[in-house]
Amino acid sequence: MFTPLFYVYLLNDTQDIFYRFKMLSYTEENYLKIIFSLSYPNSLEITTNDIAKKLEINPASVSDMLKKLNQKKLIDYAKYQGVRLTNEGKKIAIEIVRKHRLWETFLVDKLNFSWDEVHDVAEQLEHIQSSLLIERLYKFLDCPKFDPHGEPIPDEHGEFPVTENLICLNSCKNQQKIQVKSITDDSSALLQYLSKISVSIGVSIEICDKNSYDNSIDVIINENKNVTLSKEISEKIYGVLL
Amino acid sequence: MFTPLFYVYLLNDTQDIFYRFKMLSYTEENYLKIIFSLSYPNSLEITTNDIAKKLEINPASVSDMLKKLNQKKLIDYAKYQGVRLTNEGKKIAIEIVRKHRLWETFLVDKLNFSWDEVHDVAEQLEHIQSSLLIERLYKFLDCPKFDPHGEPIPDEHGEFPVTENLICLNSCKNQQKIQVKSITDDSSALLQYLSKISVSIGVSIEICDKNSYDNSIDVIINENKNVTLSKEISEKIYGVLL
DNA sequence: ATAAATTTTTAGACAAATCTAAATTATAAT
DNA sequence: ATTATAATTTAGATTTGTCTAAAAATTTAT
Repeated sequence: MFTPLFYVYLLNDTQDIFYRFKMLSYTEENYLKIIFSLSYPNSLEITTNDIAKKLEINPASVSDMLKKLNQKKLIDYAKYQGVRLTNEGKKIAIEIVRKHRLWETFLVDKLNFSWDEVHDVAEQLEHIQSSLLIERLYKFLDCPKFDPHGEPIPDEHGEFPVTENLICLNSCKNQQKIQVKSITDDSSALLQYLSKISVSIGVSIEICDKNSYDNSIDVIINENKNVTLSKEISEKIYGVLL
Repeated sequence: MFTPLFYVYLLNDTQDIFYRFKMLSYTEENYLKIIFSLSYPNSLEITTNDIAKKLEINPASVSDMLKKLNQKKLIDYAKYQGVRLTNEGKKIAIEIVRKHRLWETFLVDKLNFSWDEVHDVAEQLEHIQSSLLIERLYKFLDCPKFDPHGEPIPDEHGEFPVTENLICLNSCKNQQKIQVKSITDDSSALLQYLSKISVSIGVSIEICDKNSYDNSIDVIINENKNVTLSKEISEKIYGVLL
C-alpha cells in the first residue's frame, strides 16, 4: 500500500556537497509540523482527531498518513494509540518551524508586512528546499531569536533560545500585570483583532477582573485602555510579570 | 476525463480584497512557463516533444496536460497541431517569469548567492502565491529591470523593459567585438563554466576565428584571455556591438 | 460489567500527474 | 504515390493524498 522508506543522496543547492536527505513531500512536512506544534513543548501524545481538526481533513486520511510516517520512522504510532514524533521527525519539524519563523521575520522586517499578513505566505515559504537559502536568510536577518509574534526561532542546530519564564495571561490573578512577550497563534484573525485593541509585543496588560462564567477577563492595556478578553484570546497571550 | 474550467473568488494574502483568480497547480504553471520560454520572443508554435524534452517527461504525459490547458483556455491546441499560449496563458506565464527573475535578483543582491546558485531555488520560489509579496519584493529590490543574468524582468503590468538591440555572440563575424549583456540560460552548469572562463555581464568578447566544422568560435575575453567556445555556449551569450 | 457513544481504522473510490506500450497521424524519402 | 520514419495520441496502469461509508476498537456512562 505504501512505498518503502528510502534515502537518497541528492545534490542540494547546486552545491558540490552531497548530504543525506530524507525525501519528504509538502504534505508529509505539514503533518510533522502540525504534530510538533500540537505537542509542543511537552512532546504530548497526539490523536488522529487532533490532526484531522487542525488540517481540516477527514480522520480517515490522517490514519493513512500516520501509517506512512510511521513506516518512515518519523513518528511512533500504533493503531488507536496516538502519535509522537521520533527524534528524526522532531528534527525535521523543528527545521520547518525555523523556516516558517525566519520567513515571517523577513516579511515583517524587510518587506514591511504587518504581523497579521505573514502567516499564509510563510506557510508556503517554509517548504522551500534549500539549506543554503535558509542559512543566508538567517544571517541576512542578523540571526534573530524571536519572530514578529515573539515566538522563539530555533538556531541552525535546532536549539530554541532560552526564554524568560513566560506566563499565560489566562493564568494571571487579579491586579497582576504582565508585559506581552509572545502570541502563540499567528492566524490573521487573531492578530488583526489584537492590533485593533492595541495589543502588541511589549505592551503591558493588567488584570482587573475575572469572569468565572465564561472565563473572560477585564484588562487594562498600556495603562489606558479597558478591554474584555475572551478565554480564547487570553490563553494565546504570554508575557513576564511586571 | 478532466474537470471543467472554473474560476473561484479567493481571499488573497489575507487582504480584504477579492479578485479573480485562476486556480493553477504548480505543474500547470510550469507548463505555461516552459511554453512561454520556448516560444519567446516570437510566440512560435511549440511541439509536444519540445515540451517533453524540456521537462524531461514522456510525450504522452504532455499530451494529457495540453488537453487540459486547452480546456482551461490557457493555450490554443489542436491534436497534432502544436501549441501556442492564449493571452490569458501568456499573462500567467509572464507573471511566473517575473517572479522567477525577481527572486534570482533577491538571492544575488541580498543573500550573496553567486549567479550559478540561484536557478533551483528560484524554480521553487516562483510558485509562491502572493501578489502582495511580489510587489513588496519588487520595491525592496528597487524595481530592477534585469536579473543577475541580464534577462529582462517584466514590470507589474507584464511589460518587458525595452532593451538595446542585442545580438547573439553566435551570429557575430570575425573581428567583431561585443559587450556581454545577457545569458539566456540560468542553469548552474553553464554559469559555472562561464565564471571559470571569466565571462560575466559587462565583459567584452572579441571573435577571432570561426570553425565551420563544429561551429565553435575562438574569442578573446576582456582583451586578455583566449578561449574556444562551443556553439552550445556561444548561442546563449548576447550583447551589444562595441 | 455492559451498553452507548465516540474515536479510529479499513475498504473502496477518485483526481492529478505521471508512466509504458500500442495505435494513429504526420512528415520525409524514394 | 507509396512507404518508412518520426511524432503524437490513446489506453490502461501507478502513486499520492484525499474522500465516504462501514467496521472495529476504545472510552464513557450507567
